[in-house]
Amino acid sequence: MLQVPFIRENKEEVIKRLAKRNIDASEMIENVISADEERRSLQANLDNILADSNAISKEIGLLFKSGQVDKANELKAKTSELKETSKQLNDKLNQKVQELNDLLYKIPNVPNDIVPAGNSDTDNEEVFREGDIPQLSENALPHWELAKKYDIIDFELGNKITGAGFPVYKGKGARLQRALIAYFLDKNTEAGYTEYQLPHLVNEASGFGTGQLPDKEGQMYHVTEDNLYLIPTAEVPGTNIFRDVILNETDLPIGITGYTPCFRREAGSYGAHVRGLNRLHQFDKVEILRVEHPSKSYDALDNMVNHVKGILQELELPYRILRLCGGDLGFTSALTYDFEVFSTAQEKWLEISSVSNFETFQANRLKLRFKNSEGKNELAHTLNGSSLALPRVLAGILENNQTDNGIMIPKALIPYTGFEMID
RNA sequence: GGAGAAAUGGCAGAGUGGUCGAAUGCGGCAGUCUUGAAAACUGUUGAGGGUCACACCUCCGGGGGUUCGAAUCCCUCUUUCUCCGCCA
Repeated sequence: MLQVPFIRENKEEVIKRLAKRNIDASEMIENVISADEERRSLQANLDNILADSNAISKEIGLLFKSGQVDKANELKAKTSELKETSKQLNDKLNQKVQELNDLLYKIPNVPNDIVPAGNSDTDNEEVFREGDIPQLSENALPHWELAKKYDIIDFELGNKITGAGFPVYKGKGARLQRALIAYFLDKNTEAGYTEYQLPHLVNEASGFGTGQLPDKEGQMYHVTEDNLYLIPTAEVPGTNIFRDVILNETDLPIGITGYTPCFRREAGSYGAHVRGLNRLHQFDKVEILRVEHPSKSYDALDNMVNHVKGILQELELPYRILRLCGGDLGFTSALTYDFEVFSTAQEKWLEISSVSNFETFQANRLKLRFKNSEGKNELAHTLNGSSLALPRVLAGILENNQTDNGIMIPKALIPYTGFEMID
């Protein structure tokens, strides 16, 4: 959520930058500013009335103490009118605050200067590419065929137990999943991130804090009986660690990592996009997450990008990095880099990581602040990224490393899998 | 799931209707002293709104109510603790 004073003071700039998302925000921004003005004026009126009635109450107390009961009763009569007005004003104020918030919830984060303008993923800007795309033999298979051939992932069994998008991993497939999780967590903790195990269900306040609620409610599985949501990413429980927290400046930066399953309804997805491991309702992901001083957050973003690069280099996967254009940028993000691994048998790029700086957008909702050097409370910056999402990494390994004799496990993973080949 | 107790500032812990945003202790910060540190002493120290700055307003787990006036009384929800039951 953007801060109202920021909007007020940078009106033109905000509109200009939101235009990169193909949004004409001018009307919304005007509405925010005027709603806020009305809010402040209502608040001032109410405060004055409350001040009066506080003063009278105090006087009544004193009169009672000195035994002047008649005078006290006289004053009592005076307060009923004040009470009535203050009640009305209070209702109006609440309404106005709600109106203002509803407006603010609809405004996405302001893209960073270097975000390219654009409508869709075709306008994303490739900023880096590395790794050789292997020459596969003619009878190379896509990963879902490989999964069947080597009996390591059973999609039909998942259909039976739950439904589409809930695959069952077995044998070396299950072990490879576990190996990847352990490997990612080790790489992340080596880089200074503290490992966490987080809840897989979150309450409404948490969903709100990271921006999934109120708007993206349909993307999460909702346990209505207890009003809890299955997490779509570890970002939600992880970032909400810091909800309503005031840190010391010396606590920064903070880096945490955690493995969680992720649950996504993916309403509206269909066809080839959901083939095999490409898009699932339940998948595993290891996430990294940082809380940063505003002056350091973009260095931290670069640092996270380099960290993910290092992992992909070790896994020997061909990948590229995209700077997302305004149209493809997530609602809460100011700047996002997507990592895509090349799926050779499918001949397409698969997103395996998304690294973002949210600046104060989440912190504002979370009330995540730190006490700065002047002793003032200031919103911190939050960032997060996948390090990494498992299914598509697995797809990449299976497809790119297939040989006539089986699938080669990347060297870095062998200590974790305990085997060198799936055959 | 049943019975009972509780929820106050970073922490501990007073406060049961009026001047309480809240005693006191610890912790934090600043200063004095010291070569430096510790100790001691002095001061300071919650959050939000509002204002150029003050004033002023709101907040004692959440929500609602009683009252001229609520941290204090009532209702309700949530959470924690103790006992019982069940259980990985």
